[in-house]
Amino acid sequence: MRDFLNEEELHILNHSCAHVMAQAVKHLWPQAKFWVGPVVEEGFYYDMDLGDVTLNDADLDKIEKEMKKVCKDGKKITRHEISKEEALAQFADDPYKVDLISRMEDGVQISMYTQGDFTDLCRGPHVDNTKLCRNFKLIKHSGAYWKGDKNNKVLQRVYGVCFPTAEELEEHLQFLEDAKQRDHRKLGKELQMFMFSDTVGSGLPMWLPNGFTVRRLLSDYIMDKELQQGYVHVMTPSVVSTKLYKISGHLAHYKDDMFPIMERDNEEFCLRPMNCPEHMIMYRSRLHSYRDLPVRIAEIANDFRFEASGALTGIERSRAFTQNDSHIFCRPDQIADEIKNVTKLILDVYHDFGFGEYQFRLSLRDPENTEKYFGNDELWAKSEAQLREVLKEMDVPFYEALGEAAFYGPKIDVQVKSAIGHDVTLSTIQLDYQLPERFELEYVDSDGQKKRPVVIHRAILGSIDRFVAFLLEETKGIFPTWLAPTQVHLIPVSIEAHDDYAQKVALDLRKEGFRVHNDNRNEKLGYRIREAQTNKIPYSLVLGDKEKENNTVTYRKYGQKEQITVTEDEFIALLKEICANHSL
RNA sequence: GCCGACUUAGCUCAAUUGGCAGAGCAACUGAUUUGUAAUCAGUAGGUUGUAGGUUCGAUUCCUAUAGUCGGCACCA
Repeated sequence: MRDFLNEEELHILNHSCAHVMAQAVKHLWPQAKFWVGPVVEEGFYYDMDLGDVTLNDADLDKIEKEMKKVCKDGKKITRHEISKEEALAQFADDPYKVDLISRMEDGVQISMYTQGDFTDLCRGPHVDNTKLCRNFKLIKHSGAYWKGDKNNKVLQRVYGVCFPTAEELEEHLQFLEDAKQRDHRKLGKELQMFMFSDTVGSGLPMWLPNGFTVRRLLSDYIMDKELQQGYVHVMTPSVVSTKLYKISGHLAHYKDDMFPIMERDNEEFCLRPMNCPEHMIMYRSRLHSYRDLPVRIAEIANDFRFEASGALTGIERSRAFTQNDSHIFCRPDQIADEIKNVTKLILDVYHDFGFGEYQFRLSLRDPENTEKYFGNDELWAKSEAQLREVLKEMDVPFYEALGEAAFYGPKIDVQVKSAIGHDVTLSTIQLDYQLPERFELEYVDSDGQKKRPVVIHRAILGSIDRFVAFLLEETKGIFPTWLAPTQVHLIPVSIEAHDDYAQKVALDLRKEGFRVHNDNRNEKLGYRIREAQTNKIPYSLVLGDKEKENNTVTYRKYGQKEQITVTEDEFIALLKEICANHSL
């Protein structure tokens, strides 16, 4: 994937191409008014007000044709400057331009770019001739709220890409096509991991045997890691009284994102959108000494959030999901160490899975919009500084993002990019002074005084569902042996002569805990090998006369042509070693 | 939720202008008994997402609705 933002030549070219598109749109729809046309990670876009016109797919072709004409025309792109007053006068009948111009400093010169019959206000720079923009492709279109506010008018947004050469354009389009092949929804269906049904409901995944196996293994994997770090595991109900969320404050804040409230016998219940409050109640159920802290309560927890219909994305974003959640109750002096330990655990897990492309994000409060957050300014400043400090101390590269905090506190999020380009949070660490306050949590300190603990919320795999989605896309469905739903595909050469031996081998492998399929269908060997390959099963074992006689197996590792014959015991030892190390 | 598109057999996809809804794979039956990516033959499979409408006639045109997809907004 090319870096449209930071490759300077590409950036300028794409921005110039946005203007070519605007010119073409102006030709086709003279009433068009233009908002902004920036370069973004995936190329360029332009937001446009076309009056009553909403664009459809066919319109993209029309625009492309007109753009070709503009490029072929090869008009020079020229720059001139006018004063703010002149600009306001010139664009008096364009509310979008007036909005932009009036927010500029008084007295500045405003640059204008002209190409043929089209002039637009723009900071630039641009290439000097429209001809240079000819290797472009319009990728997609959509409605987009003006200034990103859903109360504003919906503008028409068209996305495109532009390259110096036709070859680079072709290469990029191929990359986009390949990414679609890795989409977890496609792979999940092909590999029979999970399914959805209209009858069950939108955004409510059902895990098929293959997918469930992976979930179970991931849960065990992470719980084992947590046990090593002193966590304890619990289980709490998915339906709770709304009293709980009134105390936590979630009901006031996030009712719209919860399933509708249920009422019976004058009591209200809800499907929990999270399990923090239950862990608070659990902590509060007994007295804690400062010596007991930190208390680390973890749960593989089913949660339910009524995600907007347009937000649903397979198991990456669904309405019923499972968090690998934990709440660490600690003394203020333990915060740094605990956050460090969690960060280490995240790095450790990512290392096991071979993830390389991720970014730590320090998610801060939006200083312009503080009323949506709980707590006072001082506390926010303190906790934001604490997280920043730990990241710096650990020498973990990170970037800061305003407005990404939870309403109860700042976060460290680990961001990854999905195959189709979604920026998603995989792991999260959140510092919370609010819930301990609201639930009146306490511990008895060394001086005999009752004090308030701090809570660290954290999820390593995030949601197991989303983790599987990411894993599918990262591995293209080729899971490491320890995680593969079926690890060994047995193929007796002749059913009549070798199935008994295959059944014995299957039994032996299963006794050792391996997941084995004995493919004793009446099909040609090649057919069954192909099946093992298309199902991405790590080991294909062929068993014939030779193997039966010597008590050996001939295996072929997925993706390799090489065939290796070893004794059955040797093969079992090999599998054991690979799985024990979580080898990739 | 908003803007746009899509929805045909279990899966992947065809069907000219509104004129008898097809193919490959999978399934099933039979033959074949196999040494590393598809053995051959046959059978069955459909209220074209759902509900209305226009028409002599609708997979095709219109309306509503559900789901999916691409963005936008949202993401505790």
